[in-house]
Amino acid sequence: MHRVSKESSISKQAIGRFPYYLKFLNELNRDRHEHISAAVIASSLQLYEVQVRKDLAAVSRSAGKPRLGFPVAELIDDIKRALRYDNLDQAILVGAGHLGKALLSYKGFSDYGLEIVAAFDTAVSLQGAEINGKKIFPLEQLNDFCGRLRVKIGIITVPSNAAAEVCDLLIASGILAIWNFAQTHLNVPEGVLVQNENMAASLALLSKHLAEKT
Amino acid sequence: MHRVSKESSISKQAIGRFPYYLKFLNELNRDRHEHISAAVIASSLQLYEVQVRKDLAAVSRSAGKPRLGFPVAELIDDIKRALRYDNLDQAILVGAGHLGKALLSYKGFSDYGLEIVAAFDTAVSLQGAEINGKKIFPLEQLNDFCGRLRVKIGIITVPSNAAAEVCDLLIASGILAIWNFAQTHLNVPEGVLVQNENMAASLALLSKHLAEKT
DNA sequence: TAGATTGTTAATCGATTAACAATC
DNA sequence: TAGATTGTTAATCGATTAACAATC
Repeated sequence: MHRVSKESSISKQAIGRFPYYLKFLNELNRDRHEHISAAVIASSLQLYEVQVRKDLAAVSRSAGKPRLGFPVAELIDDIKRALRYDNLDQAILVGAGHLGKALLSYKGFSDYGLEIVAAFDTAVSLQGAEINGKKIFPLEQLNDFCGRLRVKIGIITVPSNAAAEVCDLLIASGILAIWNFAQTHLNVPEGVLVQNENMAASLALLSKHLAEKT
Repeated sequence: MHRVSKESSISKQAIGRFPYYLKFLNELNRDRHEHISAAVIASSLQLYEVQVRKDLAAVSRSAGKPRLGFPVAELIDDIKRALRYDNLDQAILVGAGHLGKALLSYKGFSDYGLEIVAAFDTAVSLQGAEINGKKIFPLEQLNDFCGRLRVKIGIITVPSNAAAEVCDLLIASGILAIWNFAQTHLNVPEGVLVQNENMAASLALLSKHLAEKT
């Protein structure tokens, strides 16, 4: 039952499930539970046992023990490592509107390995202001800032008609991963990842469900 | 080439792509383009031609014409109908913190068929306030409010430790579809849809990409 | 007509689920 | 030991991609 965990073999879908595992395990840990079985996790999160077993097998370094299950604390570490929550990545945010401000204000990102270090906006009225300790700079300073601090993650929270332009600017500034909240397809060179937060799709799914129910 | 569009045959993945099609088509429409081919859409959005053809075939009522492609205006209508953007659903939001306020302030949801009609929060300091014309009520009034207005969509933007409780309250109030921004698995009865906005997963994917690049 | 473009059927791929063997 | 629980191999399912026939 010895295995080398092949982290790159974790599917995208599975990565979406791990944050839920982690939250559940953290609660167990707080309550001083020492071991947990895949069956219990599965029934709590309404998943199939096999899926949980497979997911856990993909990240856990020491295999689970028959009759006992997995040691909770160790599993937490393994998941955090797999999701890279243990190393903090710096990010900059472009567009300090309502959503941008909300993200700047959110204190929880450090738990997920993200630290927003600064924001950029074209609106003069916002420049120089600070939100949650993060300063807002003119957009012109983005390139220089990212270059000096070697920031590799950019968050786009500008109106969708400005997103493409901002994207180009981020690429030119050496950004390698973009978290895009604008409802626009972004064209990026190979090697750059765009992660779209596609809220329009979520809304369509909600609305569709409702239409079928009533 | 006659077909009845079977809307329920649209895959979840495809639903995620339609908002991007729609945005692109709206731009064409503004520029007075009358027809468009799947090939052009595909190359603009970096997708495969076949996929676009299949997606469009799933929603478009009148088939596209060889040599010409699809009529832009008609396609826009078909997509809007498929995504139910044409009928406005009412929603209430629970948790008027930073993110909740940002969503309340966003003017664009009506384009996606959603109207947030009110917000609820336990914080007395927020109650009675108005954001973007939407009033914030005490949480105790949620049940009555949803019952009277027959609201069927609930948005959860409370801290994750409060999410489960809020979810139960929403269910008890007759909510049938939940848009969940908290990083918590929600247990709901059959027939109720939970659409999770899983930002932790997005962050993990960004971070993972970065780790592999450097 | 020739060719661009469509829609569809079949093949492939990735992820989930089922069946089962291994083990503390 | 018996049985709970694990990890893995095979079957299924859903979505994408390839190949191709239909048509304006």
